[in-house]
Amino acid sequence: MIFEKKYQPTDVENRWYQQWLDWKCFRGDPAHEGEAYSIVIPPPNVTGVLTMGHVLNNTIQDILSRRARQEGKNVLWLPGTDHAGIATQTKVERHLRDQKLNKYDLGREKFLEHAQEWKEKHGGIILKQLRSLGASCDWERTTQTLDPHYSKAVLTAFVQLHKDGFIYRGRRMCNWCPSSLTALSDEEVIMKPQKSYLYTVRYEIVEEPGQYIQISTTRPETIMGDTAIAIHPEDERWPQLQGKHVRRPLNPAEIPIIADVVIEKDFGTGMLKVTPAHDKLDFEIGERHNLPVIDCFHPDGTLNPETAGEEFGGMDRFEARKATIKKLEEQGDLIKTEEHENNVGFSERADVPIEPRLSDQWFLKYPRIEEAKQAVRDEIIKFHPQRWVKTYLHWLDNIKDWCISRQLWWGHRIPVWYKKGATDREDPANIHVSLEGPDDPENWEQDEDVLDTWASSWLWPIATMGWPDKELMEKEGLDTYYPTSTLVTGPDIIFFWVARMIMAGLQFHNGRADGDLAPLSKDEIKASIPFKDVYFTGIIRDLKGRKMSKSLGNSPDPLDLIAEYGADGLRYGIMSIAPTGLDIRFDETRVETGRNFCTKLWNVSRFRQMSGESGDNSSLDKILSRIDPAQLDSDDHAILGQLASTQDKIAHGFADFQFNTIAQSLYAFIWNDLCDWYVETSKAKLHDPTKKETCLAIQDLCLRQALLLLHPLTPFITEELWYHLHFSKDWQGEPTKGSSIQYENPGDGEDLRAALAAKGIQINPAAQGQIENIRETVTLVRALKAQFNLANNNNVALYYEADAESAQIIESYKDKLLRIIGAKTLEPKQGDDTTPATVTPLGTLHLDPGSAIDKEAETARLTKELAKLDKIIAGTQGRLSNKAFLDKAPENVIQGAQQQLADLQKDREDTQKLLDALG
RNA sequence: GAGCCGUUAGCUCAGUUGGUUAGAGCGCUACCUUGACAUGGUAGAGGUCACAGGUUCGAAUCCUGUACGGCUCACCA
Repeated sequence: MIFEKKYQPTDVENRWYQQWLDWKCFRGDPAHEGEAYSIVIPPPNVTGVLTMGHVLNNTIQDILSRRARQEGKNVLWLPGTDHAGIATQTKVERHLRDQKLNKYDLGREKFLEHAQEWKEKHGGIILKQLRSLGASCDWERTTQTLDPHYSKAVLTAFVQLHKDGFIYRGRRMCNWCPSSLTALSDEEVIMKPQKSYLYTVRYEIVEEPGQYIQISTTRPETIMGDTAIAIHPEDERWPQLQGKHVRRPLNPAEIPIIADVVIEKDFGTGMLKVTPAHDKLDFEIGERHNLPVIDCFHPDGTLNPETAGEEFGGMDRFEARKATIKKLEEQGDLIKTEEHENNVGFSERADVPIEPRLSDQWFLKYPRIEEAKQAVRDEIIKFHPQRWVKTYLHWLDNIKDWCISRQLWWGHRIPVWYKKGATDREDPANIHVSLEGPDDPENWEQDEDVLDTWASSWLWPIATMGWPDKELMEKEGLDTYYPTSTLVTGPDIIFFWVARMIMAGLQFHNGRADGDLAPLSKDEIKASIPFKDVYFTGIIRDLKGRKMSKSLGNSPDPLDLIAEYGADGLRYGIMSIAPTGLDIRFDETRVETGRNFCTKLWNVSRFRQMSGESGDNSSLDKILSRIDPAQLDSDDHAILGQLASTQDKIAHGFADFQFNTIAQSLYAFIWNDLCDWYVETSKAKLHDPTKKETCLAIQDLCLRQALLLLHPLTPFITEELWYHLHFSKDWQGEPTKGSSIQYENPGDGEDLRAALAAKGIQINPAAQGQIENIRETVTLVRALKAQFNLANNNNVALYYEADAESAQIIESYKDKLLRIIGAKTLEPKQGDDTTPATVTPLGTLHLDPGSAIDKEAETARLTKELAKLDKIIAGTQGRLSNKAFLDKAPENVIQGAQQQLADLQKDREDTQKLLDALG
C-alpha cells in the first residue's frame, strides 16, 4: 500500500466499505459462538433522507456494534425502514394531484400499485446514505414493515389482541386530521399556543323574550352545532335559568340550558355552549345529558350545508369563522371580541389544526402496562440518561386507549370482515377476524381502514427476527439476539415507539400460552423485554437553538459534510459534542476538528513510518518483545502510563455510554501526549541505535492501541492505518477478513499492564509526574524566549541553578531539553550576572547573558509573577492556619496543601532572588 | 397549571463521589513554512462558574429560593 502524503478520506472510505461488504463482516450469524450483541435500528421512513439526527443516532449504534465486534461478540445490527403511512400516502397523493388524478379515480388496488412504485423509486435512499457513514448493518436482513412476513406479524398481533379482548371497535371522539382525512392517536397531536379571539355572543332566552344570556367562544363556526348551554349547578348567579331554553343565533333552534359540574365558573361568562360534535368535553357533557350530536363539518373541514345551513355550506372552517362572526355582528348578537391565547391541537404530519370528530374507529387497550412499568422502574430495562424514567412512567400512569385505525390505504389493512348487508356490526355473528379471511369471501367485505404505522413498528424487535413464524425465528436467531442489547433513539419517540415496543415484547414474547394473561414474574419480564438498555440521544439543533428541519432549511446535508470532511471526521465531530442526552447545537467547526484529528493521526503514522522499518508488529506480544526494559526512560514510562489510563477511560466510557469522554480522551492521548510530547522527544533519541528500537516499539504500541480504541469512532482511517503500519496478522500478504482491525480486542488498562508485566515491564508511576515537571519547565523557558523574541532561535545558551536532584534530571535529559526548547547549550550557571530568567519546577533557568535585557520590563514581569505567587501563598497559608481545616480535612488534603505551600515558597524565594539581582 | 432539564471563556461544550491556581475545541493576538503534520507548531489574552441565601474547614459541584431559556404532559370554552 502506498502511504499518501495527504489523507484522502473519500477513496479510503469507499474502498474499505466495499471490502467489508465483500468480507461479509456485518453479517449476524446465530451460529457465531460469541456472546450476542444486537441492535435494531429505529426504522426511518422509507422515503426519508439522512438528517443530522440520523447521523448522531446511527453513529452511536455503529460505535456500539463495532466495539462489540472487537470484543469478539456475536454482533447483529439489523436495519430497515417503516412504511410511514401518512407521510408516504400524502406524497403519493400529491404526485397524483400533479397528474390531475386522485386516489378515488384509481381505486384502492391501483393506488397501492402507484404507491409501491413510488416506494421502489424513492424508497431506501436513506439506507444507502447510511453506508456512506460507515454503518455496519447486516444489510441482508434489511426489513420493511410492509414486507409479507412483517405484515403477517402485524396482523397476527391484531388477531391475538382482538381475541384476548384488547382490541375493540367503537364510535368515539377522536382526533381527526382534515388534511390527511384520517383519525390520529393522541400522540400525533401537537398542542400549540395560538393567538386567537374570544368572542362573546348573546343567546335569547326562549321563556323570557328580550332577555339574553352571554357565552364566550373561540369557535363561532360551530354554533350551528350547539345543542345546549351549560352552567355550573352551584353557580349562584343564575339559579332561575336551569331548565329553560335559549335560541341558537345561527341556524336557529331552541336548545336547553343544562347544569354540569365540569363548567368553570370563572372562565368567560361562566356559561358554555355545548357542541357535542366538535369538542371532547362537550361530547362528554352531551353523553351525560343525552344531547343530540350535530356535526356541521364535512371530513375535510368544510361546512356541511345540511347541518350548518345553506348559508355557510361549502365554506372552509376558517372562512366560516369569519362569516359567522360577520353574521352575528349583523344580527347584533356579537357582544365583544377579545384577543385570546389558547392551545390548539395540530396534526403532527400535516401541521393543520385537528378537529375532534365522532367516528367509528378501532382502539387498543394496551396490554402489560404494569409489567412495562415494572421493567423500567426496577431497571430490568435501563434508561440512559435515567431521568427519562419519570416521563415514561408518567405516560403509562395516564395511558388511554390507542386509536389504531387510519383512514388510509397505504398500510396494513385491518384483518376484519363484515357480513355483507348486515346492519349490526356489533353482532359477533356478522364479524370475522382472522389472518386468512373468511372461507366464503363473496359474502363478506373487509374493513376499509389500515393500522397506524406505529402499530406495526411496535413489533420491530420481534417481527424483524421472524416472529411469529417458528421456523423463521430459528433461522433469524430470535433466541440468540432477543432481548436486544441496546436501543439508541431520540426521546421524542419515547411514547410513540419505546414504550409501545416494551409492551409488545412483554405481550408477544413472554412464553405464555395464547390467552394466558396472568401477570408476569420478574424472570419472565427479563426474557420478554425487547432491549436491556435504552440510550436516548439529544436532539440536534442549529446554532440559534432551532430544531433542524427541512422546511427551515437549517440542516446541513450530511452527505455534503462527508464529502468535505470524510465520514470519520463527521463521526468524530458529532461524537465529541453529542452524547450527554441533552440537546445539541450543531456546530460545523466540530466536524472540521474531527477531520483535523484524522489528519493528525495520519501524519503521526507517517512519521512513524519514516522513522524506520517496522519490526514485527503483527500482535501486541510481538511489539512488546521488541522493547528492551533496560532502555526505558521516564518518557517511555510516562506514555505507557498515559496509554494505560486512556484504555481505562475508554472502557469506562463504553460502560456508561459516555461517548464524549471517549472522543476527548483519545484526542488528548494522541495529540497532546503522543504527538506533542512523546514523538517530539523521540526525535532526540531516534538517532541513537541503542535506544531506537525500543523507542519505535513504544510508538508502535501506542499507535496500535490508539487505532484499536479509536476504530469504533473512525472506522475507515483506523483500518487503513492498521494495514499501513503492519499491525495486521497477515501484514506480509493481502488483507483478509481475519486480520482486520474490526476483530482485534483493544482491552483495558489492566490488560495492557498485564501484557507489559509479562515482558518484565512495570510502569513507573512516578514518571508521569517527572515528565509533567519537565513539560512545565519547557513551557516556561519557551515563554521566556518568546518574551525576548527568541522563540525560533535555536542558538541560545541556557544556564541553570538547581538543587542536586533537579540538576541530575536536567543533565540526564539535556539532549531532549535542548531540542524541545530550542537551545544550543544548557550549563550550570557560573558567576552572578544578571540575566533574564524564569523559575521552574527544575530550578531557575537563565537565558544567555548576551541576550539584551530590558531591566524595566523584566522587573515588571517578575513583580507580577511575585504578586501572583503571594496571592496563592496567602490563600494556602490561610487554610493551613485555620484550626477547623486542620481538625476536619482529611490527612491527604492537608499534606497536599503543606507540600504546595513549600513549593510555592521556594518559587517565591527564587523569584525574589531574581528580582533582587536586577537591583 | 404540573413535571423535567439547562444557565461555566466571544461561540460550542467538558468538569466523575465537594478538595490546590476551573478545562477543551473553535475564534482572537503575536511569532514561526524547523525534516510527520499550516487540516500544522510555539507562546499569549480571555471566566464575579445566571442571581440571592444556606450547609461545610472548604461549593461550579450539595440544599432552598429567584430570573431567564428549553422540553414534556394537561378537556379551561
